[in-house]
Amino acid sequence: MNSLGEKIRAMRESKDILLRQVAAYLEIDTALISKIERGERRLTREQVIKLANYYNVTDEELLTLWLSDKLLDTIENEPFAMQGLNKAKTILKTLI
Amino acid sequence: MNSLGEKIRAMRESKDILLRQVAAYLEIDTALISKIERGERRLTREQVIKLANYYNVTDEELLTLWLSDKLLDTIENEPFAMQGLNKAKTILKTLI
DNA sequence: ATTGATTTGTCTATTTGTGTCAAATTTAAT
DNA sequence: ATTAAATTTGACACAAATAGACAAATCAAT
Repeated sequence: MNSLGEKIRAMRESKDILLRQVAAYLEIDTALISKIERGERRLTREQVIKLANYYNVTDEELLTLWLSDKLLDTIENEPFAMQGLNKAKTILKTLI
Repeated sequence: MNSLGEKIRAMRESKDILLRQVAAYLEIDTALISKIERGERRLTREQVIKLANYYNVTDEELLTLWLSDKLLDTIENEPFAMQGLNKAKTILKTLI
């Protein structure tokens, strides 16, 4: 699962920005941002926030996708994925 | 968050089993199962399944707690935890 | 006080994650 | 068709996280 990669690729292409330029902004190798957009690698939390600024969207939007990707990663191929998600949600509610 | 640790401790104590015995069954050090029950360490997926058999409960029950603990771990201290959970759930539904 | 059970702290090995670099491939312009 | 830039791929390096062992300390019940 790779919602965030697709999102940042779409935003980059809609603004006609090169991978090279995003890479420079994040101070990482171009190869790495390429892999990230295609879901082969993941952004760090700090990079997500930098990209939200770069593309003028809220932290919330990108961090939510980023978290969701991580969660889906954790439960992928798990037979009780939905049960786990529901239990986590129930417990989270009690913590707020 | 440590639902599974609490659960397996409760089951062990209700049956008057020693940490030493559970450790032997799982073929790990007693110190490790002690840490696991107190939430300092995590079980592997295989160990969860072995324990479900050991305590005569379903895989589903323990794997759900195990997954939920992992998910809560991922989102702890995240401001958009609930949003991430909801998005993951929505996407998961589309995958089924 | 002694013994058995549990916990705590430290250390090690393995795995996973983040990154680079060079080479290969794709895309676009001439 | 040729070339040049952009992107992708694969191999490697380093760092951080994880699973585990072991020894010593603490706790509980005689």
